[in-house]
Amino acid sequence: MNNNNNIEICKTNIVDPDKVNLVKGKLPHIQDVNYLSETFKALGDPTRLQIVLALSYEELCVCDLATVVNISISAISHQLRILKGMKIVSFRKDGKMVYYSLDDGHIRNLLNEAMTHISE
Amino acid sequence: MNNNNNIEICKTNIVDPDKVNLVKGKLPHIQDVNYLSETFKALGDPTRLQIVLALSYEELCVCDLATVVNISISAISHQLRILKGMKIVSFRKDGKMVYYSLDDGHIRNLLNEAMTHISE
DNA sequence: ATTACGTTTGAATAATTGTTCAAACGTTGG
DNA sequence: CCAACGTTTGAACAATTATTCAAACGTAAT
Repeated sequence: MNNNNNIEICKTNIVDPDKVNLVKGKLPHIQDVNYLSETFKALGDPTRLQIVLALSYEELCVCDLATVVNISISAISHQLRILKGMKIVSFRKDGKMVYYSLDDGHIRNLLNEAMTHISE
Repeated sequence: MNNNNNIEICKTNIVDPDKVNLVKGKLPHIQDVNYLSETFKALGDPTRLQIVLALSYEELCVCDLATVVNISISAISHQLRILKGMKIVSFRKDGKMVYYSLDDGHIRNLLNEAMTHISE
């Protein structure tokens, strides 16, 4: 961290203070930035992204998910814990089975937006 | 990696093969998933997200960016390299100065979608 | 109760990551 | 040429990460 002012950082006044202050004022609060970046990070892993994409189509049990994503049950379960913690997925229990599904409509929108990003 | 089939993975046939095949068929190709998750990952760090958000408002030089994000010039430059590599930001040189800006309209859409996610 | 099975968990490991520091690069002006 | 300055780079470090393995948990059936 570094809370020097412009002059100290850049040692000159080439920095445009007006621009800087304008942009600084427009930036979301740091806790919002952190939350947002955590959401992106949750989707920023191929395994988790596949899980979330899969669940955007169908509710699936852990074992089915492992098959779809082609990774071990344990690995899936670990990643599901992260997604659960982020409230991106939710689950329901039915006997021994645990069925996961997409929890958050916003995530679905994000995914859609991202998919159009791909198809170009 | 794990290329066993359903039965071997789950040791039972509780897995619903129809569901699994349906979902597997709907999933994007793995290289698209990887590209997409890399994009999310690029935004999945507070420093980089602040950079990208800042640049979504204004073109900024490295030094201004460092001031806005409140982090060292070197750290900013390292992160800019990643964002450059992902073609998320672009730059123009003007003498000693290097001005960065948002390269990709899709990213702007993603950010907007994400911001609505926050404001609820 | 015992067994079987789907799932979760914790420890361990290798791999990746973000930041700092010092040094370099490229451009500008004397 | 030389010094100044904005920027980039590489090595080093601590911190975080995804996966594996073995063990446990919870439920259902015998």
